[in-house]
Amino acid sequence: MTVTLREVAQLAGVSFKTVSNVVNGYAHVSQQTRERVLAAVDELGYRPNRSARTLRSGKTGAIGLAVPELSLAYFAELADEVIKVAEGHGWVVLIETTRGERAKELEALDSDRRQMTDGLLYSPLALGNSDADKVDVDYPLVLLGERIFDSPADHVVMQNVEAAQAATEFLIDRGCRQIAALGAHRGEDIGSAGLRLKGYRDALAAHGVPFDEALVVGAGPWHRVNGADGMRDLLDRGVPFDGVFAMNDELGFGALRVLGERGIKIPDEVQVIGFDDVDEGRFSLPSLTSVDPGRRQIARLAVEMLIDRIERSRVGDKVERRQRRSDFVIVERESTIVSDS
Amino acid sequence: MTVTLREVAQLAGVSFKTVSNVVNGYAHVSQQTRERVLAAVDELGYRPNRSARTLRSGKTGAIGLAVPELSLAYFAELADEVIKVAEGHGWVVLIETTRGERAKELEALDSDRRQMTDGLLYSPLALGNSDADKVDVDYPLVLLGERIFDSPADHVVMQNVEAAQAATEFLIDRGCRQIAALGAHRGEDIGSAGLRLKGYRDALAAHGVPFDEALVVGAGPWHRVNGADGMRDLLDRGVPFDGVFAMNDELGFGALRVLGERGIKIPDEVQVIGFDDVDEGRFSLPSLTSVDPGRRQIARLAVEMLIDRIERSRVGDKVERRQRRSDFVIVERESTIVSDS
DNA sequence: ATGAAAGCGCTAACAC
DNA sequence: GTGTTAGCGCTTTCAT
Repeated sequence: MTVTLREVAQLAGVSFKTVSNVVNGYAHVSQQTRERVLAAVDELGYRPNRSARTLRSGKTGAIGLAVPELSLAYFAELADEVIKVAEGHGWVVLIETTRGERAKELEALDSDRRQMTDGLLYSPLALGNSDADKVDVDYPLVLLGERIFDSPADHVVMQNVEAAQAATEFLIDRGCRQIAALGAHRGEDIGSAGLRLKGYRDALAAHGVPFDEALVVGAGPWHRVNGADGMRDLLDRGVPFDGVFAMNDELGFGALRVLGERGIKIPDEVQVIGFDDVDEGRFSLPSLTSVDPGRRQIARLAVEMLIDRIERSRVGDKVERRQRRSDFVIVERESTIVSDS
Repeated sequence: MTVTLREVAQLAGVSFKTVSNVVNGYAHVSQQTRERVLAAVDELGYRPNRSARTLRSGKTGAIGLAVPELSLAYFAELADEVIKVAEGHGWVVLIETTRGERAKELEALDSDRRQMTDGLLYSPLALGNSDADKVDVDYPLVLLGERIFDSPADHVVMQNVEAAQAATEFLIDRGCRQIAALGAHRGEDIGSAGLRLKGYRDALAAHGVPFDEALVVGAGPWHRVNGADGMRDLLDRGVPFDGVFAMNDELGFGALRVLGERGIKIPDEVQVIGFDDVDEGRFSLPSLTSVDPGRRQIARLAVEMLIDRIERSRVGDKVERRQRRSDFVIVERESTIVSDS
């Protein structure tokens, strides 16, 4: 049932090594032989066996992508993008989900699956600074977007602090003075929540707007439901505010929902800005102003960096740690466009 | 660097086959030997080599999941669910995206990746009835949810027709008489669009509501943007309507958006129901009534059916084609709850 | 330009 | 209970 090199060789009347050469595009094969072999390959429907290849060569032709979960639109859209880019380079992508759990994130670094891939695109959510050394693995790995580790791993960073600062300034420029920060994680330093909160504070400081702890709203995982709960909490506490910086869009959608329920006019009474620029934001009511952290660029840079790292590691190149940063841009929509009146 | 069975055997002072027996949980190994081997495994940090195992045994321990794209929330949520269930059974999931393109869907059936999996969960969008025979592959395959092929493949079906009929009746019960059907694909028969349109028509017929071609709104891929465009088109055509059956939630969100833009009150002037019950629908403004086609059940049934099929195929069991259907339920939300006045 | 030999790490079949 | 033998299908090395 499975056709092997040997059978092709027999049909073509050459040694099975010659068939291997042809299949692998080895240069020094006569035109005539090549054609004969190719004809035999075709006739028998020969397909190289991946396991055998991998066993012998140590190459899998696949890269892993470890993200928290696909239900978060940002990661789903990132995954689609990564798959497209990798496919364009002839690589297969294996997606793994870590559910934002530290244990699963650590396991991804050292699981059986690593044998199925030549390298890993790694987007942890729960790891702390004390885990930085764990990311120093002995296979090609590129850290994605979110976090800053002081580790020797390659890294494609998004400008969390700067983009969050820009988002907050965006609201300040439009007249907001009491801006809620939605999605904080207490005690977090290197994660997105910590970095984006820093950007928020930097913006306030730069514009002489006093920081008010009461406006910092915690939220667990950045899902809509937690954005809604956080917003309800803030409203129930009676803290006045005129702007919301949601640390991601999903939180923002939850907030829009609750503000709508309470009859609070957006953007007239409260302006809202999100982060990620997922597709949903173009269609929500109101549509959501958001920071696009450069998702497509991140996907492209990361895949290319990883492939490069893999190929260099094969020829024994030692490459220094590399960092690339993506460009962000604010996409303005209805949630911050105040009509003149 | 890589530790092999042989090295473990050497350290433990046994033959490498005994190590293999221990590692694979073979029963007839003396307690003492087992412990010695396990200690050696631990000391050397031995990990079985997947490629070698696969090459030798023909088993990969992985199943494939082929879906159109992860940016569609339904498939992202389905993928998360499939991963969870499979993981619980000790299986790895390889996700592949086919982008709703016929060529890519066909390729998934016969790609190199099939060598990396023992079976496939297959959710095609673009295949037509004439492709039914192509799904008759020689490896374990389970068709997912959407479509009905007259093929010998296992199938977990969602009740497209019945659920669409129920959704439409839901609107009729609430007084709608001019119900738009959003998302039709002309000339499609076995796809979701065709089936859900049939359910829509069945409902109208059952209740003596005349079918009006003008209320059937085509839309390409079922994304928000196409729902919005379709709704705009309908409004611009000046066709009066008091209800919208969106063939999936994303189309529904696009419709909500446009209805909102035009100042049309939901649900008072127009009621809207969607299909899929994705998380977003709980937070949209208004929240979206939707049919939950049983996504979690589909994931569970499909994974279990596939694993069963794989295991039976190994012992040479011939199993008849099997079909399981998921249960649907309508989740009522604001888009159809008309306040008494 | 082509071929022969070796062996990647493992499991299956069958001895002992 | 444990060990021996064979070989999965391929790439690598080295010879011709």
